[in-house]
Amino acid sequence: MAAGKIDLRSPVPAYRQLADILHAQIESGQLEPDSPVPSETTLVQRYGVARGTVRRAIEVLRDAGLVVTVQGRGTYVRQRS
Amino acid sequence: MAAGKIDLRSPVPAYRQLADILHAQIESGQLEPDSPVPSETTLVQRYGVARGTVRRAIEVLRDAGLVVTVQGRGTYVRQRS
DNA sequence: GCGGATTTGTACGTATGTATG
DNA sequence: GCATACATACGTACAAATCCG
Repeated sequence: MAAGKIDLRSPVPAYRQLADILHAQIESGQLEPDSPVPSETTLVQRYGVARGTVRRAIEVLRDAGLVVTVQGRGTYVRQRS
Repeated sequence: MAAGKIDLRSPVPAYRQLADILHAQIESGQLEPDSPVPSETTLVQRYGVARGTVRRAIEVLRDAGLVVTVQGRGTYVRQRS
């Protein structure tokens, strides 16, 4: 899985790689329902990508219905249906 | 409607205003099905906003199923169902 | 098939605004 | 008021796909 590292030279876009990583963490329960996803700033530092890239990744998860974002608060893992 | 102008001081985001403008043009038939939406560069010049803003606006239309985008080709108005 | 022009895709960085706590 | 976190908007650079001569 190479979980945790992002390769900018990969044909898979960085935001996709990050979305996959977070997706896997949600699936595995490492990120629990109702708990917050790390803040954008934290993810920027942790994965060494720009904030825009982090936002794109989270957007993917949001579109997939996996997380919910609230301005000023954070992004949270959605309850499983 | 003030169709055609974008006000950066409005509480309505610029990308939303542009999406609404293009949406209206599609609805009115000014932009016909299967015909191309003006290129990002053209929209940048025409409305005086950044390319990122133009892309955000088109993304809204794409998510709404109003247009289809192909890399290297352009964005096209979808056939009405 | 090649090369250039055009157009969309990705990624970076920066600044400022808005909402929450 | 202040700190934190997300939202919007700008600009820049380069990659990838398409088109056309």
